[in-house]
Amino acid sequence: MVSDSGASIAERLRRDLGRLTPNEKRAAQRLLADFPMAGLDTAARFGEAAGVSAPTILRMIAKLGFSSYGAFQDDLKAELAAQRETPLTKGMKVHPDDPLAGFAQAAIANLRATAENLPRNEFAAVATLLADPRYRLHFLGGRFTDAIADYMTAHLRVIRPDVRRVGGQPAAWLDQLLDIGRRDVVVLFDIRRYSDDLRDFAERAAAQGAIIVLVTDQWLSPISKVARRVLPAHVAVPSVWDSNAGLLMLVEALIAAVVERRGEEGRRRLEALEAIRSRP
Amino acid sequence: MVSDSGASIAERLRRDLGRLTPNEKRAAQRLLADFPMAGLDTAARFGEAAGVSAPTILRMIAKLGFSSYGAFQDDLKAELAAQRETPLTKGMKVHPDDPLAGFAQAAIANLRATAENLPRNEFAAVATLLADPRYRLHFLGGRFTDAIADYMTAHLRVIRPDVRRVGGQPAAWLDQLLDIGRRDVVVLFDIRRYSDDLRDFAERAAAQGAIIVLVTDQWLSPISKVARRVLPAHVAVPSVWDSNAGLLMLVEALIAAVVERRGEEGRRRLEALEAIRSRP
DNA sequence: TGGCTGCTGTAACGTATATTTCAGATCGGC
DNA sequence: GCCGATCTGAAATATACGTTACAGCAGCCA
Repeated sequence: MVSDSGASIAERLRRDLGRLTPNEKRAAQRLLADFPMAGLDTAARFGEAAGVSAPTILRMIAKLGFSSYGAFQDDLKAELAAQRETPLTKGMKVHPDDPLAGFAQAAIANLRATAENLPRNEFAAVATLLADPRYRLHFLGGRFTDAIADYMTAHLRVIRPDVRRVGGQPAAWLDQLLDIGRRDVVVLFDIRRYSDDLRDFAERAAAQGAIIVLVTDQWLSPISKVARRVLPAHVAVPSVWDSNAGLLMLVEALIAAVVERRGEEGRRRLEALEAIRSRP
Repeated sequence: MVSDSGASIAERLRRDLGRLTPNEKRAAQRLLADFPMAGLDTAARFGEAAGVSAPTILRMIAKLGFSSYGAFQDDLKAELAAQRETPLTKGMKVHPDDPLAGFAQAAIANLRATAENLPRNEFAAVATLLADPRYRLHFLGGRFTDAIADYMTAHLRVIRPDVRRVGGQPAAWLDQLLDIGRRDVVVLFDIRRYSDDLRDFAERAAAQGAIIVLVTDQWLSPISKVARRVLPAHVAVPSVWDSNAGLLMLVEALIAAVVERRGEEGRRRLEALEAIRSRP
């Protein structure tokens, strides 16, 4: 039986994390990270996976209150068996003094709402558009969402050519407008406290014949008026600002869909890049 | 890897029950009865629980097609881990022609796993650290996670002073090391396909006395060796790359926690900034 | 009843593992 | 900048384990 009062091993790990030495902590984190597989291995393999030695594992286990590594594994197995019997439907408990759990729950609700409400054909159309090598792509975001634009640019550059980042000061954006026309797709990120600069840029680009793709929040940025495609994500969380986790998920799902559409050509490009990167 | 074609161990047990000798059958039934606890024990204890000897257990395992008892246990553990990882896969609908729904489901599982496994005091300690105006903060990420670093920098700059971005080429990072010492906190983002440049930077910064905060994936970047604080997020999704939605959620939750800790001072700072921005 | 076949546990073996010891390395404090 | 305390892994040790060989035993047929 457990030598501690009913606390699960994972809970004990988190609670006693402070008492542990640096390498012991590393081992504990490793165990928490892929719970409980690591703990079922031998101490040596567990240590190797965590990047520490077997004795460090044993010291960590001892500090948690187990009399031996075997006793620890017995408890771990018992806990697993107990969990298996109960239906897994139990949701996450929300503790009033656990801000992380609350935040996570809100973010999860956002992700779910985003995925449920997003028009499938719109999503598919955008993916097809971004996978089409005949178009040049341009990415730009707002005050905080510009980081998301960065993220998407970095990924798409890997799987296709003609991916460009609109950067610098808003005044400098207009310079890049010169080359934008019918063969260009402009992907814009604009969420609440919508940016006037972005709107201006979008309107000018649209006037020149570019295809505007807008990624925005559920209340829709005014840019949606000039956008050919609109992808709304849910962003509300209990915080001063909104959460862009749903937005990021949407972007990542898009990237995956583009990879899918690029097919063999995309894979070859990936492999070529790997070859370049692996050369010293 | 399983030596049989995808069949679960329990399925194999039931299928081959006929081929087994009486005592072997008893052992197999015992294993099915309290699956998988019995199989995780030693062969001797397993045998004792089933009322047979250890060699009988081994013969039974061999007849199931496993090369050794150890191989059997490894498969058992892998099966367990796989079931644990996605507790909802069996209950939820699989979306064959809706990639977005599948992606969202995986991302949600990541967010939940991230929130559940993250040590609370580690989270709190990092939030307190980032809210402490006596420290200077430096942010840096890897190939794709640098965008997350950008995102966090942009937010924290609003709510506190002395927030810096480590930018440019890896060689240029080292210049910024000159000013880094005991009063500096270096926040690094490093996920799979870990960056050697980042690791080098982290080691040097740590050697100079800086506090390293690492945000990484569940397999822990090697930087965790020199990091004072480690925050692991789950990142696996059905895509060529990992998903950083959990990572972003973690960052956003951190930001919210820092805002909380900054309290009145932070609010005043926010209002001052609003005043500046609203002036035309 | 005798001999054959297949099943099963005991006992011995070698290996792998947990555990302990100890010396080098590292960090923090005066 | 030196010294003490603490942490950590390599090596040694003891223990436990999986594995194998072998003999007893039961069931079965002639």
